[in-house]
Amino acid sequence: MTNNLDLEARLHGTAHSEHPQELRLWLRLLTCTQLIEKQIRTELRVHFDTTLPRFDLMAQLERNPDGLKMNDLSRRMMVSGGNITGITDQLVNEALVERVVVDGDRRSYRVKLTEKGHASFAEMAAAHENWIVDAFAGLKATDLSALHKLLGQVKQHAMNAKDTVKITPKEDAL
Amino acid sequence: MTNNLDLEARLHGTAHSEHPQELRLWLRLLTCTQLIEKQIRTELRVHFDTTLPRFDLMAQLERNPDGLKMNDLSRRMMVSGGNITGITDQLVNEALVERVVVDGDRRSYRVKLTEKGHASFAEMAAAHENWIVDAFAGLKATDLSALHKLLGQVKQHAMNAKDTVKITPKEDAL
DNA sequence: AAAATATAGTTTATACCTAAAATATTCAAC
DNA sequence: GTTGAATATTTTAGGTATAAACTATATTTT
Repeated sequence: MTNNLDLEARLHGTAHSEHPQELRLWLRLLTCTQLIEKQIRTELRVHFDTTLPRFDLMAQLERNPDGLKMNDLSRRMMVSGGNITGITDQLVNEALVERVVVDGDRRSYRVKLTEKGHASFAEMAAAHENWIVDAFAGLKATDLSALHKLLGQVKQHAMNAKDTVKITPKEDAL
Repeated sequence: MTNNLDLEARLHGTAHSEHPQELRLWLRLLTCTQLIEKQIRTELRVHFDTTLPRFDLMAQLERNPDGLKMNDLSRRMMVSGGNITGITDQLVNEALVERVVVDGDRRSYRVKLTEKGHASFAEMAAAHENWIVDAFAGLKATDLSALHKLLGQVKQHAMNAKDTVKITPKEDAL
């Protein structure tokens, strides 16, 4: 059943060629994320008949009881606005969230959890937390915080790069 | 331009409630991966008019000059077989890869890079390596290897869990 | 206040991805 | 050697994601 193949096999070139440490690290990072993410998606589907983006959207709303505008959701979830429209439509149809008009601006509104959505999310969040704890059960507490700190550096660098890349000429990136 | 919102805002409940370290770590891991992945997708689109899955498939073939069966590609790329069919079809249409019959089994064949595909990939791989090196430029060499090692533990645990979860009754996961 | 511009959200076209069903071939057992 | 199970791939139906075009409302400029 087990196969030991994964994305780290993506290292290109011959077996002997040199690949920078960064590339090997990146593939491992990607593998870890995908393994855990697949697991969570499966659990959400099996136990709650829902999906990760739907869970994520509800999680954002749980955290912001006054609701969030579509744009806020898009930025926080790091996905496109069109995508948020589709997910919100689904959740509205199931009465888990609602669109609330905000006076003073007829273009926008706030998306909020309904009572039903709030209750539904509470159930899922508890299970979700357990799945995540399980996913990292292979690490000691000190390793968890070391990893958290190192990823903080990666994140900081990536967030900075994100905002400067737009003005980089094509050639420079190569 | 910069906004400091990201998936870590997904931590649910009130600002004061307790969230396990694992949950905070997971959201940070996901944020890092998504930031870098988005960056790479954009670069691939802008500079080479291609996508990450197409690049990944070609990378697997580059590493295996004799070609790979659809099933191999599916396992290594950790995506479904149907997905591989679609990506392969595209690349075949563009003459970047070819399906080669393997005698002895008329069900399957080997997918191989064409000359054109090989040349195309070489260009992309060089640029890709640079983008990845840039993505981790925020870390010292010692941090890179520490991170690599810690993620190795995460990966190991996740790979083990992956193979045992199928026989876990629903209730146990909750 | 009219024109130009910016902002909020949706729609469209297209690619990605999955699970499950379908097709075709091979292998194993009798 | 035919039945039955296993393997390899494709097809199907539907959710997820993007970029770009579009609609509608708000703001700024003149």
